[in-house]
Amino acid sequence: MAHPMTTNISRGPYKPGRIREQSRDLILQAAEAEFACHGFRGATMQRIAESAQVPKANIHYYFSNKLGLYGAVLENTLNLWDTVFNELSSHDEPADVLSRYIDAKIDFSRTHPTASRLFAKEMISGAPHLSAYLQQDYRLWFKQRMSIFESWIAQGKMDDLDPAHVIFMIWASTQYYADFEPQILIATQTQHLTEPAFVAAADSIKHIILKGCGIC
Amino acid sequence: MAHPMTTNISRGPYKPGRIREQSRDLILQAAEAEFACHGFRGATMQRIAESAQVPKANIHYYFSNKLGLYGAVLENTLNLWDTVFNELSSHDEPADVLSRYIDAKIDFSRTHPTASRLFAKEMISGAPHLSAYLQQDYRLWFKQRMSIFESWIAQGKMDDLDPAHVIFMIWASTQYYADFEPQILIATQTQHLTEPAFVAAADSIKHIILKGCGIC
DNA sequence: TCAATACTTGTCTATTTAGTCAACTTTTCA
DNA sequence: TGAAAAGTTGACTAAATAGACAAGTATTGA
Repeated sequence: MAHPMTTNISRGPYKPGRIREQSRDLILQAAEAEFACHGFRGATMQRIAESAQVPKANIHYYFSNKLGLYGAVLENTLNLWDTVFNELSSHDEPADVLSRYIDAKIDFSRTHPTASRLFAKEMISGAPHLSAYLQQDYRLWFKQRMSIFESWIAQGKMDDLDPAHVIFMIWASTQYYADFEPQILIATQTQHLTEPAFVAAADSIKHIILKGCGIC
Repeated sequence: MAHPMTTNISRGPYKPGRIREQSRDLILQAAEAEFACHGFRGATMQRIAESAQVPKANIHYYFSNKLGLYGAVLENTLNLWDTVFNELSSHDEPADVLSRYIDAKIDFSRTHPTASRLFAKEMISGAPHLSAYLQQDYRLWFKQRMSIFESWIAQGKMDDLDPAHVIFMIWASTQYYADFEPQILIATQTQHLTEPAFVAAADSIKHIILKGCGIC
């Protein structure tokens, strides 16, 4: 009732400010972890607020609602994904291209496990919030890689396999080390996955994929 | 207040009844789908009730609470898992054993996708409700398979690879076709995965795994 | 047939949840 | 320095949620 909005004497506007970005990032990070662990429905704004150590109302200052926050988290993660994988694609030998790609994917699983889990949860739920992205950038990317594989096959550089299944196999194998970490930890009787363990995983995957596809 | 529990003249007991099993199964099936799609926290008793077309109170007659229902669903799925995969294990040639195993896994992904997704969700969430199982049966199974691979390597029947990574790769590749169905559908521009598609996937995986491991 | 038991369900409650709001503090810049 | 804008937050509300309960109905076997 006593909000100082009566006088209109403009003394000077305001600059965008970088507090905004700081707080937003803090909330986004906490939200990513919560959504990755419990999914969209299972996550609660209260838990995200506690995890980010801000009052719940502050989240609503930066994000319209729960769906808006989730969308921002997904967008954030998609950008990260693009940044990491766009550099890969060349006219080099199949062995080099696939080796680098597998290394990059395993490294992504190691350095960004929650991002990987977030996508996995979305996919398992039927990808209700990713359809737009999947129909655009993703399909383009997929078609391009498919044609690369097909040219390799035509040149006799690899076995005559359906490229789609090869790509799925690489994705599945590399993401497994982020998404199914608990299963791996119990199977290997270790407390946490170390960097050498990821390197060993990448080496095994590269060995099997390259040899298995007849690339040598 | 007027519940007929006053007179104690026993005229005859009651037989277990098979209505129990019918209703329980109906609820368990609806619950499996709901938990697989939205996780433990994200699933609601109301939605499960609507999906099973029974009043919510009926669920509480058969299951103590939400956690009890979830536990029953997990137990149900674990039994199914055991039934399907326990037959596999022999002293045959590696190529036969692995081929049959990959076929069985892909077939499980095709015929029981929700079971696969339920486990995937649990794993991604950190497997908070599966620790007991994972520590017992699962670890035993894993150790046994590991030693089989090791004997093959010792006999020069396959390349010198860490068996753990080979097993992970088989699991990842085969479960992918159940867990990440939306991604596959969009990539391959199809409406739903047909049985021939699963067979083709199994063939590709068998080709790459067997050749990649030096089993021929 | 009938009483004991199994099963069903509408209604209620306490708690949790997403989201609002107005009062408040901090930051900016002229 | 001070006023305007940006940012913060405790208290509130309406809806959804898990679960309890009592009053029913259906099924069984003697």
